[in-house]
Amino acid sequence: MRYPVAETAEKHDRILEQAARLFRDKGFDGVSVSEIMKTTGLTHGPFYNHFESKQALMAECIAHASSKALKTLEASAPSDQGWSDYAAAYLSQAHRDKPADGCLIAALGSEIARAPAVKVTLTEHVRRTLERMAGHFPWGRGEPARTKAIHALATMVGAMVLARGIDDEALSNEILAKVRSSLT
Amino acid sequence: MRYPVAETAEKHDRILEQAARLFRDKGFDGVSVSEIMKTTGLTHGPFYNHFESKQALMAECIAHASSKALKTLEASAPSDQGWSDYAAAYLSQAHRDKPADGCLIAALGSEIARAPAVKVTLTEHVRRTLERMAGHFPWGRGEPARTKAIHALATMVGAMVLARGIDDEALSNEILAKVRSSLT
DNA sequence: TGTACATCAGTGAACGCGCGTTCACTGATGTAC
DNA sequence: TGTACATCAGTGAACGCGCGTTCACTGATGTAC
Repeated sequence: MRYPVAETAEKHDRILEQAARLFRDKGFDGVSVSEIMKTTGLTHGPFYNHFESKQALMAECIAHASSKALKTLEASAPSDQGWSDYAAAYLSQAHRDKPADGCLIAALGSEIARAPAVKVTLTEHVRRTLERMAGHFPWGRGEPARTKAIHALATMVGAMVLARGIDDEALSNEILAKVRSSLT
Repeated sequence: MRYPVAETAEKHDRILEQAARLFRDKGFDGVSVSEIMKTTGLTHGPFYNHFESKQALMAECIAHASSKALKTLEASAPSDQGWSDYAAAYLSQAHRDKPADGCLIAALGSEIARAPAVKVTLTEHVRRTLERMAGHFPWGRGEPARTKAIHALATMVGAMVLARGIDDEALSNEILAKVRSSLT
């Protein structure tokens, strides 16, 4: 049957939102199209009214989550304290234990490298993140801000990947804590 | 038919070796049991003579590749130059473009976090890598060696994940180069 | 304003496919005598 | 040393399953008159 036009765009967004959460939680291959549609309260059929393929959804998801992540970055104070808070939140146990709401790169990094359609979108995300980081926070003396921002982003992503890949709470916490202290 | 006893252990190792390469190249979900067995010249049936399940192979693979990686680390000179060489090789374009022979954590990081059986093995790998790094290289003054080793490992892993997830050769190279210069 | 009808996002059964895993069977090797 | 037979890593067909994707059909909404 026909449905109110206004709802269509809203449903599209709801699919994107849920998919972005599920993908970060279980990986691209760990979530089926049916599962995504079920969380939005629909059957799997109309998925293809909204997206060309699962790959296309993956790419659009990254773009969607990317703009949310950049807003969070910009919302933090452009000060030494703002940077400390931002890095501390990223390197928190809360972030480690809740990938669904967290960093795209840490949650999907090694899988994105194998999905060509998604790489394009992630590239833009990384480019924008680095520009914002370098321009937003005060990086002090020494190397240029961009170099420091690249180093900091790499360290945060790597620390989160390590902390999540480890079965030992103490070692995982130690990694987060020591990287936090090195960075801030 | 019955086969020479001596060949059995050798075949087991060949499966491990090939699987470790394929997994790093295509991810755990990207490689089938059949494909692994085919590269060792066998059909998929006898896989279950060697391993209890695909998950069990994944875990044993990590252990196998881990001990090879630790040997490489120990083979580098325990000096400032040795550390520079080690980090430079890790952060090279060659490593980025050949995941099959490279770092386990960078290649499989975000997938390992979702495979409980594999997490146990990776935890041991990370623990040993950190001990070897902290003890093997001279870390100079300031923070204790272990903190510096953790920071360095996180940065290297994160830089490789970023460099591999990016579609733009120039940006990818920039990340590798700037992190290399920050670390060495 | 009221009626007739085209639209199109939804439903849910069905498709082919490749996956991990199982199993009856094979036959050269290793062992017992 | 020669013979008889148990062993067991291999083969390859088959299993059930869930996946991504397709499609004939539905029926309230929006539109034309």
